[in-house]
Amino acid sequence: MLKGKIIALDLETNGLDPYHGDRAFCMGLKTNVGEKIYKRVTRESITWLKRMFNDASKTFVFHNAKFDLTMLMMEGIDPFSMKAHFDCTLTMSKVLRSTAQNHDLRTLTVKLLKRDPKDKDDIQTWIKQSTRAFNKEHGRKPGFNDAPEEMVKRRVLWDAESTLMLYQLLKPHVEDVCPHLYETERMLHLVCIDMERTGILIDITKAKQLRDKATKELERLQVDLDALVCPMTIIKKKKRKRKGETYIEEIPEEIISLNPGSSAIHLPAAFTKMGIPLKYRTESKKKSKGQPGRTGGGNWSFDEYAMVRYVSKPLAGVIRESSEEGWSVDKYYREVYRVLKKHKLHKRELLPPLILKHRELSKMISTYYSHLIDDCVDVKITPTGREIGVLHCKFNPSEAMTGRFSVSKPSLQNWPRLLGPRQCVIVRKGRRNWHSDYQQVEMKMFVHFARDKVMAKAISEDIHLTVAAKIYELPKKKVSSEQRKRAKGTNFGIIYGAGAKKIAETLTRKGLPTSEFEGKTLVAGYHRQFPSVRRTTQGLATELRRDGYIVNPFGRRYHIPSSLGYKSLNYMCQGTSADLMKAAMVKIWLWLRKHKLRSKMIMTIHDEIVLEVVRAEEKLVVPKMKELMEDLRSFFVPITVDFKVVSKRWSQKTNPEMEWFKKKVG
DNA sequence: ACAGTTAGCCC
DNA sequence: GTACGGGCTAACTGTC
Repeated sequence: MLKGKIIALDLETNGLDPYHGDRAFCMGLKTNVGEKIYKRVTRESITWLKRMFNDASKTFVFHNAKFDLTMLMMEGIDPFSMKAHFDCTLTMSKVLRSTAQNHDLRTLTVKLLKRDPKDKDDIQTWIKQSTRAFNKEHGRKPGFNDAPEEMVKRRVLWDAESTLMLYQLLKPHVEDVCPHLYETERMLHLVCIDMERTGILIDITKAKQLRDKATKELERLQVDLDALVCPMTIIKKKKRKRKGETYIEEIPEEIISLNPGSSAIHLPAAFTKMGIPLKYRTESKKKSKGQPGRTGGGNWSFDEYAMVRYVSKPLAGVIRESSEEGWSVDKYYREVYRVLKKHKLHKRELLPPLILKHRELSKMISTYYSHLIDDCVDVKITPTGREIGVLHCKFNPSEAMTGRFSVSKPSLQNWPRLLGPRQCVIVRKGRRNWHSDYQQVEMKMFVHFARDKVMAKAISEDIHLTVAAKIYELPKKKVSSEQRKRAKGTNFGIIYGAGAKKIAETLTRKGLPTSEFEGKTLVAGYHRQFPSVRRTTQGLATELRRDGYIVNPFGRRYHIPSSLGYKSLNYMCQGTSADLMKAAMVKIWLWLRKHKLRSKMIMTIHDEIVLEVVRAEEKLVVPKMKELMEDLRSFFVPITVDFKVVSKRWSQKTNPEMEWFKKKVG
């Protein structure tokens, strides 16, 4: 046994995905009394670790506890019943400075500890240098466990030592600044390990059916497109060098099949050939991760908004309606051809709608169906002959700068609400999935910060209608649906820090033409009616100028460069609702464990928590879920949740109609 | 192999 | 005088 009470532990693994076979192969430990141990992962070393994990006087420190604990779980160590305490330096760094771009061990160590990263980097250098030779000999790329052991040992010990040093540096700050927030984030490691382990049940047979159907439809689209534009000449550009001078050579090429995904080469050629003059260009985009500045832009644009402007009105209507209502491909096809015929449109008008549908279908296949089919594990055949499997997504509790969750490999949070993929998520036997979402939670946070009484009253009714009535100075009954939509756009625009111009532009893009002047009118009316909003924004700006950061009610700090001060309000609204939900997740998870219930938390989508509840536990779990989520009395407006229930497929989410639910939850 | 760009889905 | 927020993934494209 190690003598030190504080033990930094790092693992080296042969990959990052424990649910597809990646495993730890060695460990490095460094303690507060100077012990420094390197071990291979073996039965003996795991038993040795297990003993210390059961010692309540010890603290294990990780950099990303979720990862290392998951890997250890795969070796037979139960992270949920360990007696030792654990801490996580990654989490510490994130709660102290959510908005930093990078919290990885190397960056923090170099920046905060000024430590030479050579021992960490050597292994990557080795991999880069030996990839070719290794691949030739073994037929695969080298991983960390193929590197010389001396090198691996130096790296894992460097990691453990750095982790311990970061712990000693950051722990006092965390205790000082936001101990409760840190505790929530710390517990969230266990919640996520558990959610990832549980996974989502997938109907693979269904996914295959939907994929095959989409593939057939894709082929039909391809035939139509090729008949329309091919053969066609495209121009490929290649940089050439001659006599020290570089020049661009344009090589014409005859193609017989259009690639609708090639927006730089094929699409401009196709439009030109069909006699549609190119008109619209892409806008430059903001850089990601809160970086100032813009990037890209200026190329020919073929997104949906451009496409609806390339076709005549009736056809544009078909495109819009289809994407708003989630039409089937058959219906879309029928309508496109019907409208074309009815209005005697030129056949060139087929090009944009066919490309759009092609894009949608190939996205469905490659982003959604193929993962559902390929990434599932524990695949089984049900008695009825269906293939089902489990999908273990990765939950990242603090990947986003604001404190929001993200999900990856694959992401569960961006599945289309109207189209196929959600049909493939099914419920385990004897259970139902209860989705409970915070109603209008970001709006509520906004009202909380603004402390606006009119909005507070309206938030439990129809906030967008109320705001529309105020802006347009009309009785609610006289507000048109377009006015309400514009008010809604303004509400979100204000929270996102938009100006009048951008609000008008966004509304227009969404199919609700709005002039810049009207945008200005909207925003002016908004501030006239709700002066509290400007006060709130200015208050945050003052705080930011004074401290260099702003801090949300849970103690999370946002360091925002003054040039990006307009983001303050959004970070506060988004981040506070994220922290609210995280606190609820931990409370629910702990409660389920304390009462040894079999119901499981399986996912979260920003303002929504999903539990897979055993039927016999429903009357106990569902009301408690509501109670724990709504137990937040310190806000200016009541925080409430709404339930939906799923008994078979995620796509069939309904309002709960059970008597006990109406009586107990209401 | 890698980075930049576009596109499209979610809250 | 100013500005829509936060994510993930895939495909294409040109450069190293």
